[in-house]
Amino acid sequence: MAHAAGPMTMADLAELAGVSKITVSRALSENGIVSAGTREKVRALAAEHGYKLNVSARNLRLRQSHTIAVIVEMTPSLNRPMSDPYPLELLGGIAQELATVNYSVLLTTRQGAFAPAVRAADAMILLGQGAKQQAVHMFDRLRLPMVVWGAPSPGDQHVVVGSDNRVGGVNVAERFISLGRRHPVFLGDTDHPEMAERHAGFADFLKLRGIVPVVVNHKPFTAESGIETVQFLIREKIRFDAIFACNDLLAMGAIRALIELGHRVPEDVSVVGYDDTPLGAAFIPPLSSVHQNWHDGGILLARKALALFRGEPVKSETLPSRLVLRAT
Amino acid sequence: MAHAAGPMTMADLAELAGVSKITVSRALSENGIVSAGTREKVRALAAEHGYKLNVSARNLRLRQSHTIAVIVEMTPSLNRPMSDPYPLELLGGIAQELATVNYSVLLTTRQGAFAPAVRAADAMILLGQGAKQQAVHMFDRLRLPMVVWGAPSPGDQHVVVGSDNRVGGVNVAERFISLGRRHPVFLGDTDHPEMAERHAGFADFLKLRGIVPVVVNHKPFTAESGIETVQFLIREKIRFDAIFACNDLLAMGAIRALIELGHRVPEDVSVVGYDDTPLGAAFIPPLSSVHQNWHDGGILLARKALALFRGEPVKSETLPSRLVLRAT
DNA sequence: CATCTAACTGGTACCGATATCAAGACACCG
DNA sequence: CGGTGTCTTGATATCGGTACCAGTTAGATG
Repeated sequence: MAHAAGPMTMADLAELAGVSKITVSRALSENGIVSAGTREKVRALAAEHGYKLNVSARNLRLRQSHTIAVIVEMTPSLNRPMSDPYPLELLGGIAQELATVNYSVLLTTRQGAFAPAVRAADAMILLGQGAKQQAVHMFDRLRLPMVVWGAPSPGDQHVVVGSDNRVGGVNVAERFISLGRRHPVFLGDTDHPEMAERHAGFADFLKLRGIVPVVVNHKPFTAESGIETVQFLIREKIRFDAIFACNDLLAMGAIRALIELGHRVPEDVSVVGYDDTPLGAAFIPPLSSVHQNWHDGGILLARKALALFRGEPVKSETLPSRLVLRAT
Repeated sequence: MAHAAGPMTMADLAELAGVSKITVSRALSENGIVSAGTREKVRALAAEHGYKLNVSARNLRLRQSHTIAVIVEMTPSLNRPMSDPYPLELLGGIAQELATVNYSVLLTTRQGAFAPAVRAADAMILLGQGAKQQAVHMFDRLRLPMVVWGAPSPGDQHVVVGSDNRVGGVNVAERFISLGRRHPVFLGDTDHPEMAERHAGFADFLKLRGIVPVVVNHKPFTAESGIETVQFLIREKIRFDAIFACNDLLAMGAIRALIELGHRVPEDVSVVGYDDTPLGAAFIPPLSSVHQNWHDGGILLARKALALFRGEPVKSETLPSRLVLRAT
């Protein structure tokens, strides 16, 4: 290059190719109208000299960021232990989908969500709506198109993508009924929208058989809570022969407590978890659990975020989930 | 504003405040030299009208992106099951640290790492170096300052942050010796840099007692592999009384197989895992495991990436890890 | 051969911020 | 009262792309 100050620009490349920089721009862009010859020449030169497009300049000119902000809670908290695999799988789907359309993923926490870079995003994706949706409304003032992972509810202003928690609950209820269980327990937190759906499906199906499940709302969603719940049920002499736990950790804790207190799983008590974690599968006994397809969920989140930004009509959507039967 | 086309710019704000736009820039920036009066006036006006800085324009002018790219493998693979909690905790530390200095986290997969936005980053962080470091060298041609999570090795061109895998291995060896074990097994993959370190610490300490551990290299790092390993050891009539597994999943699989084959844990065989996952703690019996502090690791990764970008001298660093004793 | 159409290319102006340099205002000094 | 220094502000150019509109060329058509 003639003036090798800093990295190569389109102007440098244009000079090398003997064309104007707008022609370079067109040659490098996907849908620019240039003759095949110039396009190849410019592209070859660009590759040879390691030309990098200046993203800031393009975004400034185009008045868009080509970025989707993803807000995740990454600090371990009482309600969401770090072991949760779902954010990472969702992120994987999101990143994969956005990469194919040359979009970037800007990752941030709830605290960092008001930084200038986030405000400049084309849209945002919120992973985990949290109880009672306070979290969701926090971000309303960002004035960005928003897609949320979780369970939809009637008054939602935003688009929601999630797996079918209701059917998940129904499936577990069916399973318990088919095993002849008459005294099921629901273990989770009905304030949490997704778990509320699971409970609704579970309770509705049982109601058809004239059964009303015992509901134990217990946070955090850890093994300890599972243990304490079983201890509580037995101490209070509450009769039960099946437990539907809202995640695998709760389920494993419950099983552990049952076995230590001399009960057999699944002979005396059936237990089903949620999320189908590899660790549940490795548990003794191997845990039955409801599987969610997070990767596809991520893809869907990304597509809907883009569609919202483009002003296309977008509806909330629910992905199928399925009960994976193992020993319990 | 006089000309309300699109979002408000510094020029609009300047007009409102009756000053020039450069004065607005200075009033809004942290270290701009402006009189206290103008600063407050401009800031109040900016807040009132919801002014957003145009990040692209600033980055273009400043010739930097204020962005750190983080490359993570998010697709579940044979070698790294999705249940791994570490990427998310590391990300949490990174995001938290970068947010405090107004930097953004650009998340990408290995496949998406050559997108323009990534190339424009000020530095990059690679989570998980993978076996034999092919992965690391893939990214050399991005010509970005790079910090890698993993284990350092002599010829490294890049900065490495990781926990002290060697001491982790030593701690497990000490534990086995103190329990009187004489026939320990190492289960993992010595091609993997971090696991190689664990093995080195483990084997070195045992050597002082004249013991050479059996090494079983078995991928993927899942419960199934743990099961198969135990079946293999017993089938081949290899004598063993302790297993050091390189993650909790392997350890749990091994324990499961041992119990099913009629062995007692920990009476007949001691087992220690790695990563100290909540699920290991919830396992029956509760699993002993080596704990790593990922959150602090993330903070350190971020700081070193920034320091590299600024041209400051940066050295690789190792964080302490510790053995958490439970039932096994 | 003149005219027309289509395909390609370029000059210029911008996107919205900040660095540079210079100038105005004011206080203080001898 | 002129000179010197400090503090604050502004005019202008610039970062590296792309849109707009005009201009050029080649091939097709009457």
